[in-house]
Amino acid sequence: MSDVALPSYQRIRHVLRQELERGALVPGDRMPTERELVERFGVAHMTVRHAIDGLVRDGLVVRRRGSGTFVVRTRPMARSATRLQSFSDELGGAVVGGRVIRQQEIRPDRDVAEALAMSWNGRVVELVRVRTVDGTPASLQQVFIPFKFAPGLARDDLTDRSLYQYLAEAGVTLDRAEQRMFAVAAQDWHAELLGVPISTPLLAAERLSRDPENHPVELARTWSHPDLSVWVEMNR
Amino acid sequence: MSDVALPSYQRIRHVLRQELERGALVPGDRMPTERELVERFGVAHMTVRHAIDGLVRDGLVVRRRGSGTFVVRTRPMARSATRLQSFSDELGGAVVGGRVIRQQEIRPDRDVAEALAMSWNGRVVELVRVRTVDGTPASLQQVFIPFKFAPGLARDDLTDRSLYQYLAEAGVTLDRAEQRMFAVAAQDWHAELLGVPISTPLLAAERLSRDPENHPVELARTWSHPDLSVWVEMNR
DNA sequence: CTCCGAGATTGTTCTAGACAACTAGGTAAC
DNA sequence: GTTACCTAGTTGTCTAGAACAATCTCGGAG
Repeated sequence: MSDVALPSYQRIRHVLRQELERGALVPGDRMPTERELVERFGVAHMTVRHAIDGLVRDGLVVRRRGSGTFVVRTRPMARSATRLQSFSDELGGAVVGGRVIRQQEIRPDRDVAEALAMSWNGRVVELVRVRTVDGTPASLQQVFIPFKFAPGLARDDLTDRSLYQYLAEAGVTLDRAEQRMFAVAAQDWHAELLGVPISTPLLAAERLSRDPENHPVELARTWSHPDLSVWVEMNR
Repeated sequence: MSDVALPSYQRIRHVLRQELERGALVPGDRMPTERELVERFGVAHMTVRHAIDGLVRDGLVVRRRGSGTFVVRTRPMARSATRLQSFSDELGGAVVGGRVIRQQEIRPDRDVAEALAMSWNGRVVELVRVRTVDGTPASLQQVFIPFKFAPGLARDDLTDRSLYQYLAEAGVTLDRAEQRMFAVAAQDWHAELLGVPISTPLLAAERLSRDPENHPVELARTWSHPDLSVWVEMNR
């Protein structure tokens, strides 16, 4: 099986894509000229162009008339950010892990209660996690969820499941979120857990997610390691 | 003027798009066959296909091999998600102003040239602005645009027009952008222009905008005053 | 050092066909 | 009736060029 005789433009596109992923070319490099590829693959010019068209559409390369075709990126762009997930969930193939620092049921303080539109007598589950990328601390996350949305969250094991998976299993779906981003100086506990000096500038985010009925479900605060940047994708 | 002799595949695409918008065909209808269009426009098969490719990419029509090309929609789909504007352009009604600090044509340094996928010999226009909200400095913006996209930008007056308005008038449209956000400590010139102490944590963003052909058009770096936070809206 | 021009390089557009893959519908055999 | 096959029509792929336009390189003039 598997000898399905792909159209040659797809074959060529596949080969080129693999070479990019393998690292034979890095962003900024110039690809072979179209005429060179015509010779190498023994096809017509239009076929090579057709193959490259796909790489252009995926944003992997850019054509510059009179100059060449240049590598922009060697992997398709990670979407992230505008998607309703924690940032660190998808970091282009790197190994993402996490360690739960705190997991308890508490009374919310004033800010949290107001954000979650709940009373000060209510109960919330607080969850503090260190997210790691390839083993090193990447970001710190503090999540508040009203007790009623996740009764078991204060004790259940989260090492295997993601928080969103957990909520989904509990029948809670997130519909949209607003996020506020700003920069802060690292406090002592940030610094300790992220392994940076105190006062290091950190990228902070405060996100409030809501369910389809517009009820606030989750307040998440994130502090990101300065080496980690956050990508946001925007469309017209 | 305006007789710029578009490539014929673009001309054909434009005619077909207009016919769709005019309502000559409604969703579900079959378009004329490629051979019919070849006759009607007096061009080669591949040229017609090239024209239709664009309509397919925009989701206006779908091709069904052996059957025909069918209308899906007569107007381009609204993209939305996050808006493609500088964040500070929209700050909920506050009076947003700006002061141009630097406006000049320069050779790009290495980072800028790579991001814009252009040669190191090329020219870019650099634009540095202080954005003010109700009179006080709110953010600092440094924009790089390849000279060819905005030949007059190095000298034209920008106080009245927004940069995006200017680009639109020059025939340059932005299709999408990626933005990277991170935190940095304020350097001396940041501090001076924003009126904060040196080393204050600033929210920094680097945004690369592209035109519909995926060519990088604008590299924008923004540093935001710590009192100002940036809102991002997310949807599932 | 800058400016300009000639030539080389590279992507862009277009032609006129050919064959392949697929669809829809009709016809003949069962 | 049902199935199998055939056929005309449609899009999909590909060729072997050719001319064109934008850009880069490099050398020479100022």
